[in-house]
Amino acid sequence: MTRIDDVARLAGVSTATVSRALRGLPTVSAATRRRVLAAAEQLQYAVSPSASRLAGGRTGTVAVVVPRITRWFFGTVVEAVEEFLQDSGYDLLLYNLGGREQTRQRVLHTASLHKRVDAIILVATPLRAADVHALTKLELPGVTISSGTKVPGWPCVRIDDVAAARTATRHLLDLGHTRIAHISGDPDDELAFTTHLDRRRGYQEALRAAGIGPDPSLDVESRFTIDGGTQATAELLARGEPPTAIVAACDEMAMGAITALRDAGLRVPQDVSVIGIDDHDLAGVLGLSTIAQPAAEQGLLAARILLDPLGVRAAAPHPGAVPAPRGADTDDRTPTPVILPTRLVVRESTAPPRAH
Amino acid sequence: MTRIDDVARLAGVSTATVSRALRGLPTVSAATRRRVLAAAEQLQYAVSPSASRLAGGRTGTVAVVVPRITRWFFGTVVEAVEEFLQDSGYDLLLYNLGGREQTRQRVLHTASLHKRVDAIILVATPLRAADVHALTKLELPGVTISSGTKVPGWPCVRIDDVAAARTATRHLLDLGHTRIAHISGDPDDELAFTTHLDRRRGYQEALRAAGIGPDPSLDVESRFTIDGGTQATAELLARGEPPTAIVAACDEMAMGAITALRDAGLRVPQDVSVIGIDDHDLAGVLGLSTIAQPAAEQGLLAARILLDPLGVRAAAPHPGAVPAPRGADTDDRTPTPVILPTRLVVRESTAPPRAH
DNA sequence: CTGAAAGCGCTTACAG
DNA sequence: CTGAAAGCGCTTACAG
Repeated sequence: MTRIDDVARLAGVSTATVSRALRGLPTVSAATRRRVLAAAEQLQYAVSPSASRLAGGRTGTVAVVVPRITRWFFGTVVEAVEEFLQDSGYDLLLYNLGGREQTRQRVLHTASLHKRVDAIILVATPLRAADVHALTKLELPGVTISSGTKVPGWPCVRIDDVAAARTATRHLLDLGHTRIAHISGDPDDELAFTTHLDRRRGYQEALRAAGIGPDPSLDVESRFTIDGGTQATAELLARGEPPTAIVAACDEMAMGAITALRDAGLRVPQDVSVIGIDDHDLAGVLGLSTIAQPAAEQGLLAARILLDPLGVRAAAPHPGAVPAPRGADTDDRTPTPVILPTRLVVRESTAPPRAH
Repeated sequence: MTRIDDVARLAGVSTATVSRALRGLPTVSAATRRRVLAAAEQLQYAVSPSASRLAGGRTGTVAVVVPRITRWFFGTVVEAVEEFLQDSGYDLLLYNLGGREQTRQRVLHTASLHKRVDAIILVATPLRAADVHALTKLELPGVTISSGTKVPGWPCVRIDDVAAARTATRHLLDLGHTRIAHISGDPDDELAFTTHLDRRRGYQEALRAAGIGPDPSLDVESRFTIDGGTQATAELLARGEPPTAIVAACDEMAMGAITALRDAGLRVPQDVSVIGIDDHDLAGVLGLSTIAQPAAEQGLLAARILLDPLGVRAAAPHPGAVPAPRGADTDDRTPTPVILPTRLVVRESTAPPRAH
């Protein structure tokens, strides 16, 4: 492969000048830059990332950590992040924790990330105190997405989960429901993942505001997945008289609920209304009413916050020219979370209760 | 950060020995290795990937290229690949092409990949002749997944798309359908993506084997997505008497078809049966009959083929110890594709036609 | 089994 | 605006 010396020789300049010209540094004359670019083009030169990183101390790489890339929210976030990083000349190193403790340890507790990436985007990854400590020690800039994940000093992009659940519940109240159940993620989870706790709070707040005391027998915990929704709903139905409506903590649980209701011979929404939170790709196909949250926007914004602390998005004149990421020491205080708006989307899964 | 010299000093050996011990090379005495590991542990040493890559010539990184990580098949494949790579000590660089031509160019036509990764996994990425040429010139080992993507010398993992569509169609024929429509991806796509062509062939073969000539007015092309399925079905219905059954080229198109049928006041399966291909996560929720294909297995197998050419899966005794990937020059001929089995899954979206 | 030394291919002060 | 030289932190023959 051609190296920087080859380009330097062909262009008749030093390797230092080639390096500067290719990275778009201002201290190169236009004529020289032209010659260097032409030579690089002619030789099909591409800088060696390893050498560049070792010499320059920056990796041009961002780690993106998600629980499960196959879930709607995380896939959508990663897609948006990837596009922004790609356009900014950054590489994206993907870590899909997938519930594997060993992977968690390797990603969060090894110095390996420190020398591997310039910055981290942590999506809805529950953190123990020790995890937070380890991440802080990395002294890398980072951004978290979702309320469940907080690292001191890192900006956070998220929605207002309490409000989202409140709106979902109020929609059912407005339709005339009073026996409203709630199915949600498992708080026995040893990890401090708070998203479903916030959503439960919103559900309860809306009920109380309507003068209805939350009924514990209508609040079932299960996993935050389709199967979790199915199981929670089955459990709910086993407890006796079914509710007339269900608030699911996410669309995937809502889909599971729909399945369980259908299997039990109950019609949605005639017998039971169901509302989720997310606006999953398939919510429309299922006719699912939901609270839409902007997943791609959260990813995009997180990436932007990470790379453009000054609002300046550097153009990448050549592969290898990369803007510096937000410095870890820019600000020691944890920034105020950026909260994106949610929106009620009414489809066919919610209707007035029959007695109404 | 601690460097290799720090470890060497603490362990009382040379940096060369530290390097060997940490990577698990056999030419180190047990006692020395113990001391080195203890020193590394004590200093929380992690090797610098940049330095290691520059000196060693290997990156310990695999590029995974997918069209859209948010689609079921690609997300599932990436998740499986990520787990295997992670366990093997490899980093995963994600490229989500997302229909962006600029990204295609950068990924496929820059030498940048060459110096950035040791190997490539290309998932269902349509390739022009120039793309194939560029990839071949990289002289990197690679594996493709899905029939639409072929690179000379690279193994391919896929299903038999013709057979899958044939089985789907035969299922409908067995139920007594004869007016069977087909909705599929767009062949006007300038890229040589053949998956939907193969599936159309299977559809036609099954009809012909049943003595039915394929009716072009029952074969509609659209995009390979939910919306594509909706549009194709709407178009189909606009053409006149509806079919009694639809074979969709993938589950996402089938879901779109179900939406369109519902919107047109037609019931599934009473008025129209629908079958897909994939066994998407949500196929069960929708009661969609389909031909299941093993997505995670294809990803896992591709990763394994790439990293374990000799069936030897090297353990990674320390982060940084990484088995050598399959050499590009191991075999100049293109290996026989590995074809994984598919399976008919009958749910509620298919039934005998009403007249039957 | 171990070490001294060269070298991987860049970037970055420093000097001009 | 440009160049000579040092240095980034490892791995790899080579020698013993």
